[in-house]
Amino acid sequence: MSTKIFLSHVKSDELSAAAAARAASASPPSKHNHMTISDDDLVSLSVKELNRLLKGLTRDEVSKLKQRRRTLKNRGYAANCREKRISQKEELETEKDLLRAEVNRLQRENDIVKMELNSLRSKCEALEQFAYQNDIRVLTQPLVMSSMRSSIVMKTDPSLPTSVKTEPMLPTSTVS
Amino acid sequence: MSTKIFLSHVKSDELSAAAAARAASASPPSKHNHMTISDDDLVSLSVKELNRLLKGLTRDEVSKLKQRRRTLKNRGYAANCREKRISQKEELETEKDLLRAEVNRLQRENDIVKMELNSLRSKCEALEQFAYQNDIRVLTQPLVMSSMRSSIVMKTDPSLPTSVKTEPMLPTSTVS
DNA sequence: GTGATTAGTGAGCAG
DNA sequence: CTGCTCACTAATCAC
Repeated sequence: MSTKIFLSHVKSDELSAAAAARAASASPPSKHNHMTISDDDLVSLSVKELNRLLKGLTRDEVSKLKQRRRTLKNRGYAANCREKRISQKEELETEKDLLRAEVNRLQRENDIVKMELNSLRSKCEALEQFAYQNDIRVLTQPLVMSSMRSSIVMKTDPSLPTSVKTEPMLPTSTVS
Repeated sequence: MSTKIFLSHVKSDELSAAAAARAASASPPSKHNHMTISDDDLVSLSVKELNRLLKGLTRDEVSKLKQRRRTLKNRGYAANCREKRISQKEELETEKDLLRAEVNRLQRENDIVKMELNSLRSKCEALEQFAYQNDIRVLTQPLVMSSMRSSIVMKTDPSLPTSVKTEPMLPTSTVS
């Protein structure tokens, strides 16, 4: 039974109606504050301030004005709700992007470390192969933690090659 | 200027009005199909089927019925829209969870591989240290790709220890 | 009473 | 015309 039309882009019908009525009756605006409150004022005023302005008004007028205030408030709440909804969605997408970037970063890091591991494995195997082919017997203790350094125990005849110290000893390698 | 009230839980006002009128006039329902279409039928019928039922109706009645159809359709569209919105949100959250799980998986894998790398590094250093302390000079070729195996080149006097082949050669190590 | 949320509504756009 | 989305509204709920 509502005679109120949907107010898309029609910010204040009652305000316009009141303004028209005021213009028609030619009465000064100061006689009554009768419906001359703008939407912005109506929503921003506190209840006490509003009541002060509503002293000499009909019960029905007050009720209508309160309802208009409520409607205007609701309009703002709905806008808030919509804004919150889209910001939450954007937040989700941002978090998703960050996680995706983190996945890529870890993936790359993983690939690099695995390559290093393979290289080092090859190097280690080569050293062991060299030792095997030359009957050098080496025993490394079990490696438990990465921080624990393995030690080497000579198990073979101590009379090993101890001569020709001519070149830098360590293998040339791209790893480490 | 719309006299239509908001139809929350009042599924069909015109239908009810038509039914009331039909009961009051005591005319058989077969005389006119006058507004006896249910909401469900009205939305589901195709335009052609609907037009067939609208043959003997006033221009205004047809217009009203079409508008009611449009409104009912809109109601469904709005429901769709909301459902779609929440399903999209759920989809985002699911994707986020999957990515988070992937991050954790990669993190763990990374830690493991790094530990392996450190262990192997220690082992390798120990082997090199052993070689250095015993004046065994070994040269491994640069390692470029993980699939490329390093080869070993003897750079020292070939007269190396080639005796005492008594025990298994390879070092005992937890790292493969 | 205030604020948030939901379903229904018309406006308005795209296909 | 169909379907979708937006802003607005009333209803409803929680505090």
